[in-house]
Amino acid sequence: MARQKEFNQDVVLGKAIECFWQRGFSATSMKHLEAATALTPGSIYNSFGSKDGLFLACLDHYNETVIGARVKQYLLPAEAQYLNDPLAGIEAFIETAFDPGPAELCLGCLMVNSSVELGPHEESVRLRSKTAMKKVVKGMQHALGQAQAIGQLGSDIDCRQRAQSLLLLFNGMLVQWRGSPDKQWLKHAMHSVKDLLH
Amino acid sequence: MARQKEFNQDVVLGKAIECFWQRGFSATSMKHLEAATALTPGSIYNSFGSKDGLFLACLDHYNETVIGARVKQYLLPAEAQYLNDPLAGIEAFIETAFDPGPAELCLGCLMVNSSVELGPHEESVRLRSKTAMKKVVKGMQHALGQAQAIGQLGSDIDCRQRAQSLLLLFNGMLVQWRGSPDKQWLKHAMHSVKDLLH
DNA sequence: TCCATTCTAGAATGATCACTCTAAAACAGT
DNA sequence: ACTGTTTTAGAGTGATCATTCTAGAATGGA
Repeated sequence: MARQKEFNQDVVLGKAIECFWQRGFSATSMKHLEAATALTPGSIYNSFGSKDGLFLACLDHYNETVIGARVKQYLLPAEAQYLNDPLAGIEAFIETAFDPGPAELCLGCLMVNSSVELGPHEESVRLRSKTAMKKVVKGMQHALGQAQAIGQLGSDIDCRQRAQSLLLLFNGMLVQWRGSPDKQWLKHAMHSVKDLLH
Repeated sequence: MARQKEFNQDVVLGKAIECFWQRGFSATSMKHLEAATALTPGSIYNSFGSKDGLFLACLDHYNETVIGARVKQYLLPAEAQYLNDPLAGIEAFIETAFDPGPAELCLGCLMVNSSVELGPHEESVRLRSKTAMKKVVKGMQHALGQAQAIGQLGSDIDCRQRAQSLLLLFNGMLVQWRGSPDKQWLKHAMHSVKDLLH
């Protein structure tokens, strides 16, 4: 019983995510967001309330569509090739995070970046970050468990502890990558990962 | 042959570092910096040229006084207790980075934070970050070598590779800490570190 | 076709941004 | 004390910030 929106919310969130991912929250202006989403201020504020509101919506969307999807694809595969090789799934989960996206920039992970930028001051960001990290650890823990079940990994290993180590290493890699991307360095880092996978 | 400055540059840099460390570069305004340093705009611009200039000076100062000092103290000890226990030195280097500072905030590492915030767009930051990381890796590599020399660490271990793994893990911890500080989690993380120390 | 409601366009808002300017104050050398 | 130079204080600059406002356009129900 009223006018309907002219834009698709998921598409808009995707575009906004690109913005925040590249420049971070503070350095991204409403002008940037208006240009990227092709929306006018009125529409943005009508839908998301504020820049903060849009940002949090982006984090939630990112958490579902990027992190959640990747965890499912690589760590909790239903039928894919990684069912018979869970360790390869973990490796792929990590390695593909460094594939160059559509842009050539080295972006790392939006959740990690936001957590570093705003964590100490924004409970809302901390909460979402914690949720995301927990999801990844659980996924890795599951994959490690599967690896143990098929004899790919020693049964003496504490999967939870090992999964947490992997997450820390992964986050370290994402940070380093954003600071100074280097293909050869990435290879060395993947060796560090492999060291944790047996 | 002219008026002399009324402030001590190192003290001012220390105060400015505190600012940037807490809020990051973009979210720190000149007003914040003026208040923290007790300097007027004229003095700041006269000495550092711009906000960017002051920031880079902060990174350099941080690199020397914080990172450099810690590397020397824990990883390249001349006479301290860590000479006879290099692995304990590495552990201490990492663990003390999470001690609560004067403020109660969880700040992580200014170099890592800045690298995440500005890395993709600022060559100058990337350069300084790379220098700092290299310094830490070298320090860890040296400590690992010492550990091998006194039989504390297996001689089959590649010290350079292991040092890089440690740095990645350490950076991951710093990031996680800024996102959601948790003493118990820190204990678990230190276990991950210890796993890499034998 | 009207009405109530919601959405869109885009100008306008005050606040804050990094930065500059002006004049006075503090030095060093003569 | 005089002079030339640099530093300070602090008001002032235009630009940009996030946000709001206003008017009109699009919708669904009566």
